[in-house]
Amino acid sequence: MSHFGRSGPPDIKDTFSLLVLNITFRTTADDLFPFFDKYGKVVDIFIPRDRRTGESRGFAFVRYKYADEAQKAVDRLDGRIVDGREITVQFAKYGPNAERIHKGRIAETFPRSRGRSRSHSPRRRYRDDSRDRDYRRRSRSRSYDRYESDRYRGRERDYRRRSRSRSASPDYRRGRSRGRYDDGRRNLSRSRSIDSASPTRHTPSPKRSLSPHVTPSPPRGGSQDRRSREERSPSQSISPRGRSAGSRSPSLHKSDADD
DNA sequence: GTTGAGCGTT
Repeated sequence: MSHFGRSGPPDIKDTFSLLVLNITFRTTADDLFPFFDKYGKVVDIFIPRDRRTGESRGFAFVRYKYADEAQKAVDRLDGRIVDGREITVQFAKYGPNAERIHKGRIAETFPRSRGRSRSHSPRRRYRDDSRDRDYRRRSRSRSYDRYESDRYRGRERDYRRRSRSRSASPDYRRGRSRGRYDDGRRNLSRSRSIDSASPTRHTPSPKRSLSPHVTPSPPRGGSQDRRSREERSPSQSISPRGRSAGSRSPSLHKSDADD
């Protein structure tokens, strides 16, 4: 998959995972490798991808062999511009080897004293609901069932946080953060919006009254019946086509145009 | 061709 060069978890015996956030959607593990490899021995790099589309989710996991190197990478790569985007590097909290890190000395010996205090308010996830529903519908594979139940516990935790995130809206931060850019872009957008904001052009056609095919005629209609038959039975389309012999609709168009 | 808070695979 999107691994560094292996299938599945390589060796989680003495590795420390780092969570890299804010990376571009096109950034791959190979792109992050040189950045992290420069500060230590990178064991593996994993980038979670979407199950449906298969695209990057915007974050990656970098596994280091030693904690000091990992910390160094966090301190050096956190906030760096990668692929035109400022990435956020921090120690992975939740994960298969989170226990090791938690009971280890990483969390205590290497506190995130970066002072960055980035987005510390988790709002919500984008998957779960849609994916969960998708899997529920096709719950014919028991293999996936096991997978689902595995992360079900994780979902419970998120569900609680989501409830209290009701007060805050993700739009608030975005609007303030992109104040400058939003201003310029919004102006442009609005200009075009106003330009094309003329849905009042209904152009009422008086011909509607004399339109024969618009009037609710009974199922025994003449022209309507013919057209319907044409679409219903393409095999018989040879009939009207032969009569047409030209290229456009004969009687119908003529009657309307001639008036 | 799109999006932008967050936590992971065989």
